[in-house]
Amino acid sequence: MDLGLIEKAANAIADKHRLSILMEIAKKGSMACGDMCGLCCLSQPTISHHVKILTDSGVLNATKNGRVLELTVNKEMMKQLSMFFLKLS
Amino acid sequence: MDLGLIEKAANAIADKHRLSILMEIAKKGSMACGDMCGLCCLSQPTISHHVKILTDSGVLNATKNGRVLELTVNKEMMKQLSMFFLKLS
DNA sequence: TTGATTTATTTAAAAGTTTCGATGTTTAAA
DNA sequence: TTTAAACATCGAAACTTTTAAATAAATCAA
Repeated sequence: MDLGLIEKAANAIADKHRLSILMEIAKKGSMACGDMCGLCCLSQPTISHHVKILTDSGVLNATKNGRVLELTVNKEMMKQLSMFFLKLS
Repeated sequence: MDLGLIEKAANAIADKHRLSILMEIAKKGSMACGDMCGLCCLSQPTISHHVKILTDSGVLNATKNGRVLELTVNKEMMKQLSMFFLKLS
């Protein structure tokens, strides 16, 4: 178990805006970056910054379709996190 | 599921010193605050500060025996975190 | 009671994060 | 080939976190 991975993922989730981005994408299955402006009341550069933290940490997967960045939950990472906390419980 | 709880717990874990405090307590079962000075290369006030974040967030349980603060992992919280990520996976 | 031990608090500096406006880049559409 | 749309980057301000020295508070032991 790589603790650096856990630390980075925890950091990505440890922010109310990023956590609500994650939850919204989990609910919808997938989401474009641009669809989040309404969600958070944050500017486009700020959302871009938060999305980068979420993708860099491995919490979200991103694929670019033309101009649009499509985001999904990285379920493999969610499994790893679930396992990590299960072992501590 | 209370997202505020998840956010605070994630924040507590999103620091390498606090994460290694958590792991050490998980390994040993329980630990006094003072036994961590060797672990982290941090000063006593800094450790006290980190331990407070871990206990306030519900990640660790604390009980005071005389002068000594005994710390254990809050397994109920670990279960909740595990469940949270399981649902996202 | 005095002295030592353990943890908490205060204060302040340094480092890091969040935010947005302005601007850049890439891609698609007209 | 312009124009528009989607996202990224830069730069700077505001805010938060991390850290340790100094000090306080509480408890134990002699």
